Amino acid sequence: MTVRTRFAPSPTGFLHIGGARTALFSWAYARKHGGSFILRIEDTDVARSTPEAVQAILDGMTWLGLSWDEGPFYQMQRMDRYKEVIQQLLDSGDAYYCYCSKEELDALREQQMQQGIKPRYDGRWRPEAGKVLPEPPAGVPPVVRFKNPQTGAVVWNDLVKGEIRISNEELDDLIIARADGTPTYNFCVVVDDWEMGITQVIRGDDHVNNTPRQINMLHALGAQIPQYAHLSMILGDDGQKLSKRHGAVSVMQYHEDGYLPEAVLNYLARLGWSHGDDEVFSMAQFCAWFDLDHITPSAAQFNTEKLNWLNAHYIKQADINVLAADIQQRLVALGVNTENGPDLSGVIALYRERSNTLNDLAASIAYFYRKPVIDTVAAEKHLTVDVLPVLAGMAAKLENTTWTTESIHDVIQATVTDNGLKFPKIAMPLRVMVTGGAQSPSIDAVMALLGRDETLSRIRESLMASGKF
RNA sequence: GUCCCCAUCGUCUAGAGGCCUAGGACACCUCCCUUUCACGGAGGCGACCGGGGUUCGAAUCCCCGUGGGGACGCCA
Repeated sequence: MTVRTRFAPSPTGFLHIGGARTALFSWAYARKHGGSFILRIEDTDVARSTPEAVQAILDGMTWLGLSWDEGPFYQMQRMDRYKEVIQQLLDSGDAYYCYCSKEELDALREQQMQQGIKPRYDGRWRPEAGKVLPEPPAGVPPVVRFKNPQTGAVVWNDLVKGEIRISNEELDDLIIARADGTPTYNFCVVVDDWEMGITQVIRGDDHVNNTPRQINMLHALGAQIPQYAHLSMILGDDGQKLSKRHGAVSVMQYHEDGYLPEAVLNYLARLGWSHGDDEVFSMAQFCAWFDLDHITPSAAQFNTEKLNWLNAHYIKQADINVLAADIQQRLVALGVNTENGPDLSGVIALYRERSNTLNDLAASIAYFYRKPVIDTVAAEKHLTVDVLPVLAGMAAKLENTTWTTESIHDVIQATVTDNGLKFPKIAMPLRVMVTGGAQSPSIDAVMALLGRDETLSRIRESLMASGKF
């Protein structure tokens, strides 16, 4: 049978890291087996779903490159079909009307909690052979409940957690249509997974408890039962659960923060799944390797430092032109104009091995395009009165030097030798004057890229500011 | 409370009864490289939740604890 997987987010917020991993695994499984990956938007909660959230999810998927083969399907556009199936269940006796008010239900739930038993619907409107149902109250629009089996158990072999068995006695008759006639989540999922021919349902393990209900409904509809794979959750960096108000961030935030999609993808792939000792691999490799057998059943804690390491790796590997285009935009965002400065690709080549994120990279090269703010601590340490005259002399020599890394290096070396100094004694003050700080790539290479005029202008400005010249 | 799930270095993980003196990666520490900081290279520190079984042999299988998490909506 052809593999068909789906990602089915509800558009009540952005695509966060947990959702992204679920989508990634679902996508990879379909790719691995030459199947189809379907995107379905579960927007039946009209009150909380927004078009902005739909767009945010689409944006996140697109940025990560998780392309879908079918969809996006919107459940709100399938209302007619859901209502048909509800009617079908009503007709077959697998569903029934329930006239309980929310207040009644709340009271029941509270009472059961107090008694220490699992809160569930007591079946007061459930039709039973020989049972006399109450008279439907006038003017109360009923909900529709699914008539769940009361005996036996639902058992399935979860592809990540193994066999799970839940007794039907634990389940109650869930509402499949609200009083206003709109179908609820558990029901729509069933109809869609069935009619879209989903073969493997890969989703978060907060759905484990919904699975037996869904299987029972699938049975009532005579549908084939898909396989289920329940992924454990991802915890925040601090080990705490991710939630709207704590730690959950949009995948697009990673984009903004300067992470490459390759890095995020590679990181997510290794969070809860493994292929021996392999750590760094492409998505093509991942799709070829991916399987459900090597997914960890336990929750995983997000680790930004490891993501940083991977991101640094992918920055080193990235196509320089792609990098330049991206960095260009980030510099603009920093208010830096690159038009009159050195070639961006050359500067990036010098800095790509020293940055964890694209934002770090952009920020650290800004001084090539605008005067740096001189770090006072570094200046105090390195711009000492004894070397300033030496630097002034060297600046004059630089005036007529061929402007290449090698020639510049030779001039610095000559200055060092002539004055009986150590190389850093000259390189460090130069670094502070030219870059503003005490850390940079080889100072000769930096100067070569910066250009003679700008370099000398910065050196002279520093000398003047020292008040000695 | 009831049901369900989970448990290897700080973190992500390898591990399918002997290959385990428990491997790799991130982080951390040391050294090397060096023109500073990084990068890179070489080392180091560091874990099988506890207790019972089963077995010649258990990180691995079973049971019980303990600890964590999830679910119990006219949310998804």
